[in-house]
Amino acid sequence: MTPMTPGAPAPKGSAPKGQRPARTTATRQKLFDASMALIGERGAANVTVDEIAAAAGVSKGTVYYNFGSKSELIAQLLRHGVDILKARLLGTAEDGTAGPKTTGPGTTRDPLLAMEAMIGQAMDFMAEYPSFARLWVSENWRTPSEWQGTFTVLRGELLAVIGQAVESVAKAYPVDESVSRGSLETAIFGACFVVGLDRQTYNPERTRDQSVAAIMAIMRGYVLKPAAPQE
Amino acid sequence: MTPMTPGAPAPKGSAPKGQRPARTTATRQKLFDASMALIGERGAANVTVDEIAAAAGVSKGTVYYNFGSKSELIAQLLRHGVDILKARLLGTAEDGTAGPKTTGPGTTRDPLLAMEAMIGQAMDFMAEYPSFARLWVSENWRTPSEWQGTFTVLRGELLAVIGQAVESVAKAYPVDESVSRGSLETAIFGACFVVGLDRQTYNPERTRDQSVAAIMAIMRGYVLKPAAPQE
DNA sequence: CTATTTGTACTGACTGGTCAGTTTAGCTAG
DNA sequence: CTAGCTAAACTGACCAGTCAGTACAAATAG
Repeated sequence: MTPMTPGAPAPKGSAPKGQRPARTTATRQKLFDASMALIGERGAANVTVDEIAAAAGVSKGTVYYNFGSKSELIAQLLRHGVDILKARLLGTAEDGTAGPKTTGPGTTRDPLLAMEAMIGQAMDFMAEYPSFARLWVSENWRTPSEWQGTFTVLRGELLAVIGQAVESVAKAYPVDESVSRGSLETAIFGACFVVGLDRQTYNPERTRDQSVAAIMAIMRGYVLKPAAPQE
Repeated sequence: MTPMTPGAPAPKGSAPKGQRPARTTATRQKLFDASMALIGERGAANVTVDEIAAAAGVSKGTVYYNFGSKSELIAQLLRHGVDILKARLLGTAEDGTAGPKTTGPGTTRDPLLAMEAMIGQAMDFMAEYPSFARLWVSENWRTPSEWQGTFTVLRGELLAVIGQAVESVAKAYPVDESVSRGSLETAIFGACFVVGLDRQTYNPERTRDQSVAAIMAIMRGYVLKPAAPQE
């Protein structure tokens, strides 16, 4: 479901004309789904290519035909997941809501509400693709990693989206300038992953909104006078 | 350095009389140091027991003599690290400061300052033992993991320490009761790891205090009227 | 004070299994 | 027709765990 296939249509020698990957797209999606589930559960190093192929219902050769190596499969899996996450985050940025708690028809565009909607989207993503979140936290921060470059790029893309939202807040409200913008974005970024994963793993009884509220505390602490918190 | 050896003095059949683990303690410490470094860098699954033994300057058999299995070595490594971290966090809780930014001789015991000191200690720990932090985020959240039980226990111990500090703040200040205590603790806990690791991996130019300030934004957002933020 | 025993800590070669990646010949959907 | 895929066997490196044996210190015996 939700086929996306980012930027690499042809596996090896690319056909110069238009894209004809009719079967290929389906095969890749199946491989993404299967490897996402397995790798998220047991870790990249503890899952074999044979298992992934079996779970996807294709043969081992197909994996190597499409991706060339286990390492490359995982790299593209990371890109794939980030594309989905980015699309969701940006989707909310367009109208500031997209959540179930719309404040009203005319009250959109408030940066703090947009921020809240975005974090809500992040929580939903973590709930829907917990395996991706686990893969991310497992392999990000590994210093000489095979996916070092991949992570640097993808992390930058995601932080840019968050940075945009923080920027909007900083323009609309007086904020605590003594807090470094970068550290703040990192804290929010990390908190989304960790709170989302913790909810999934240790505290399934926690609601989505509780998690969002906890992360939003960061923003309320960043903004100087939060205009009397709905008391 | 800093020998600790938590709770298991004798490996198999314990000598009933006095403890003579003179060599053993040193060996275990060497194995902890070596495996911490290697596993933190490349991940538990990508490090071999032979490598660990070689790095520690002992033979492979010694690893199995002392720990019985690779899995058990890692479990004890996790306990070891958490003991160190807990000791640091609790050390600050006793007098509320212990950081380089003591406010004065009589002004200690303010819960928010204590919180800040504690987060500072956490940042120092992440900087000193980045490999432990990496191991933690890599293997925590793995659903059917070999160390599931270990993580549940250790996570509980650490969250209890944070919970204590949050509790003190909630007693001394008016706080936003709509934010669930558990989610808040989780967010702080996670933010410490992630911000500390990100600093180590991607942003070494960020200072310790910037990181602390970003995480403290959570607390300032949790407290309702932060008494006019030093403007 | 010597000799023997005992138990602990450690050694390192070896085993049996696992797994990434390759190869090849053939099938099938578009 | 051919790009995409299958099925199965194979290679070669790699690695967790084992085990028979060594080193040495303290206890016990002669």
